[in-house]
Parts: sequence; structure tokens; C-alpha cells
Amino acid sequence: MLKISKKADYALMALQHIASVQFGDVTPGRVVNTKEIAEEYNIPLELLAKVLQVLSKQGLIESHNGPKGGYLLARSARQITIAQIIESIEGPLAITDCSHEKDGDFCMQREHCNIRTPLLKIQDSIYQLLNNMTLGDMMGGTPLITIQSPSAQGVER
Amino acid sequence: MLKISKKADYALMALQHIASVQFGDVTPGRVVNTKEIAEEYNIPLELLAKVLQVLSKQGLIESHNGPKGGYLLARSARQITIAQIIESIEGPLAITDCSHEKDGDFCMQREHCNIRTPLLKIQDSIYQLLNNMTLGDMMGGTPLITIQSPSAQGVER
DNA sequence: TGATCTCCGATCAATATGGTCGTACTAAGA
DNA sequence: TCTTAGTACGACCATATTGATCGGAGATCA
Ligand code: FES
Ligand code: FES
Repeated sequence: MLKISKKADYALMALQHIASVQFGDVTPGRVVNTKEIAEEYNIPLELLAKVLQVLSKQGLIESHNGPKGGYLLARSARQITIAQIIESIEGPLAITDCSHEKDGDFCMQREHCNIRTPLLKIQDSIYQLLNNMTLGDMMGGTPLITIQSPSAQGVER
Repeated sequence: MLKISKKADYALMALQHIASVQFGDVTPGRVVNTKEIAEEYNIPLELLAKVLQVLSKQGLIESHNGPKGGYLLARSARQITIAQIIESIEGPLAITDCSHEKDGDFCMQREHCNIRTPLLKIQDSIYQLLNNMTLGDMMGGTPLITIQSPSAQGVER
């Protein structure tokens, strides 16, 4: 039902946490280790570890080895979008499994499919939505989503 | 990865088909039976049947029994939104599994969860998106989604 | 050198999903 | 009224995805 996976969920929490530590008034620039996050949010340690590994491989965070090691944001919180985070974990956003189909075209219904185009548009809109929101936005009390309410003039209802 | 289930996919195709038959120039008001749709779009017959049953139980389409039976839209194509169709099949839209949590609150991370509010906003936006688009919109060549482009100023990247 | 971290790959269990079958019920038409 | 073409319904299995676990290897610092 259009659900985000738990791993991606954890990724969001973790990044959010790291960001708030780095940006925070106390000990800015401090590295955060896996255990700290896992305990804070009740996330299974090993699973979180794996998630963080992926994130670092994708270049969203930097890892520092050895004792006193841990993770650090690779860039500013305002330059990391929700879309990037989710896609790092779950792969490219695909609302239907034939969204990003190669020319090979293995979708049985493709030939007469009457809903492909509109669905792709929807997918695109969702992507925009996720890509317009950054980690920074999630932290601050700043207005989060600019799409729906007043800006939705032009569209009805 | 934020995917729509195949069943919902089939539901969309089927409704779209029924709508286009009813709205079409030829044989308007004709009932459409399961087999016809299944063959047209290469959908496994029994599965489609089950999907249609659910849709009719949800009141989106009417079923007519017996020979020469089949399905008919219950209301105008413009009054059926994509959100309604998808939710009929997959249940209420929940971007994360603790979205619609009762007060019982079984989510382990709820206590310190730092991403709940923003995620709920995103979910809401997606819902708006799906609920602003009707079957009618999908059929006609009318501009489908009006949300993204202009309103997305303000934030960007 | 040893303790404390991250890194990586393999693996298992639970759940959700896609798909199938068999039977009962209903209405049209011969 | 009997047959037939259709839906209604529920149980069922197979497979894919996801969540979660384990074990060891490599790095860094005291
Ligand atoms: S479902 Fe694959 S192309 Fe429409
Ligand atoms: S994940 Fe359940 S409340 Fe945030």
C-alpha cells in the first residue's frame, strides 16, 4: 500500500539524528556511532549497521573506522533530500514494477496498457515531492511541504 | 519502493476499460464481463475476478449476475478518484506501518521518533495527489496532474 | 598488542503478494 | 423448467520481499 520499507525508515531516523547532533549547539562535529542510534530509537543494532553501511557507500555519510569511530554527514543537511535517502536504500522509485522497464519490455499488459502514462506522471509527482524536502527541512520547525495548501492554487480543491 | 500492488494495477486497468466502454460512442451502457477484460490485457482471469468482486463490494462498480451479466460503473467516471480505487484494494494509504496506529501505539520507536510528523505530511500530500485525479482524467487527453511544476517554486534544488 | 569500532557476505524467518481451485449461487434464454 | 453463462466466495499454495541475525575480517587508536 505504497509503503516505505522499515530500512528506509531507519535510515531517515538515523540521518535525522546525526544531523541534529552535528547541527546542535553541543558538541558540533561529533561523530555518532551505530550503537548510540540503535539504543536511542530501539532499532535492532545489526540491521541499522547494515543500513548505515549502504548510506555511506552511497555517499550520503562518511564512515570513520576504529575506536571513537562513527558516522558523519557527507554534506550539509540542506543538500540531502528525502528522495535521495529513500532511493539509496530501496533503489529507484518505481510506483509499478514496469516503470523503469528496459526496451526489452517484459510487462504482459504493456501492449494494450491504458494506464501507463498517467501512472508515470503520478510517480513523477511523488518524486518531486520527496525531492523537494531535505533533511534540513525535517529538522527545523520550518514549513515542511509547500505543495498542498496555498500553493495549490491553479489546481482545484 | 513505494510500489502499487499488481492487484491495484489490475483494478485501474479494468475500471479504465469499463469506463471507456460506457463512455464510448459504440454500445454505451454495455456491461463488461471479466473474461473480456482479462483477455484484452493478459490478466489472469481468476485474479481479476477477485479484484472486481472487491471493487463491487466497495461500491465502485455494480455487478449483474447470470448470462449476459457483467460489471458497470456505479457512478460517473469523474466521481471516481485514483485514491478510492487503490484504497479499495489495498486498504487505507499508509506510508509507514505506524501511520494509522491506534492509541495502543505499538511502534517501538514512537517515543523518540523524530520523523513521524514530517512523514505524515508527506503521506497526506500523496493522498491529495491521488485524490485529485479521477478516472475521467485518466481517459481523456486532458492535462493530468497540475500539481508539480509551478507550485514547486519556493523550495527547489 | 588488544580493545573497539566499522565493513561485508551469507543466511534465516516472517510476512505479503501473486496466483490457483472448487464450489455455490443467479439470472437469462431455449 | 432445465441448461448454461456468468458472478460470488473462500480456502489454498508458491514465490518474492522484507526484516532480522550471525560470524568473521579489517581498521584505528591507546
Ligand atoms: S502495467 Fe506494465 S505497462 Fe501498464
Ligand atoms: S516510526 Fe513509528 S512513530 Fe516513527
